[in-house]
Amino acid sequence: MDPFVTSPCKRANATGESGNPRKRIKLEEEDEESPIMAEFSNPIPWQKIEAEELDCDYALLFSKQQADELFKRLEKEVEYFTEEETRVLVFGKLHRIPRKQATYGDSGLMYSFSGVHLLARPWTPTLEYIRDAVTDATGNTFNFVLVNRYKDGHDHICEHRDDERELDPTCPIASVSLGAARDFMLRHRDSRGQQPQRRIKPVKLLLAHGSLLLMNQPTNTHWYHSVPPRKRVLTPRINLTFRRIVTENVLGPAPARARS
DNA sequence: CATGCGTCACGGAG
DNA sequence: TCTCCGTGACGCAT
Repeated sequence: MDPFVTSPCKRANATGESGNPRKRIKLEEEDEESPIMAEFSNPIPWQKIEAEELDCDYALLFSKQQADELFKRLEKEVEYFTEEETRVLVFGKLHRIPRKQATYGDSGLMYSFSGVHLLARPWTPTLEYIRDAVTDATGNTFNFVLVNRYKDGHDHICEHRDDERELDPTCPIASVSLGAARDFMLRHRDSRGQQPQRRIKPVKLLLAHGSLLLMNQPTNTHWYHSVPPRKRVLTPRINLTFRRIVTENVLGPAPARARS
């Protein structure tokens, strides 16, 4: 059933380079005899991306073969919202979003987009697998994922920040890319508009098949990001953004909300 | 209850 | 083909 016999962390890294020392696998309750330390023997080579108030980590999490298989499975498994469910109002006009979206997560979590609240579906096996791979690689746990599918280079997402109101500020947003490589643009909020208050160069990244991008604090507070149209891209990309939604509720598991 | 803030995608210009 | 800019009704926080 599970073709991934070794951890994705180990499989994606044949070089044996040392990784980011900040990224540590959390040792949870483990058998004394468990060979968990094997997981540390081949850490991911992280690439640090830094600018003013920007702090990201980028790495190839999955091998090409693994990423191909995961993409194929997600294409079968993921159930996207309908066009009607994700329609947004922009400057007085209703628009279809130029991509498809789905949300999965722990029971009861909600996704809000332009005022519409939609319940996250329960995790699928493939999404759980990828979620756990990201946890192994980063030491962070996640209770929610937003899936964006860009069918080709015409599909895109406009500049925005992820809504932080219900995100755990101690947990980075983890973005896994599968399928076509797409440019990812970051712009500082003070460098936007007609009369920018500051001159800060935009940061452009190419998000590869099987890659993982971590957006650490305070990046998302100060920087907008987008996946702009790329007319020459002819094949689909699936992006998974894993988050930790704060569910602190003394009275029990009432619905919490995720926003994007 | 009132007020203010931030948002989302398209289409046209250069 | 890419990038920048102008376009506002609405949800939500205070």
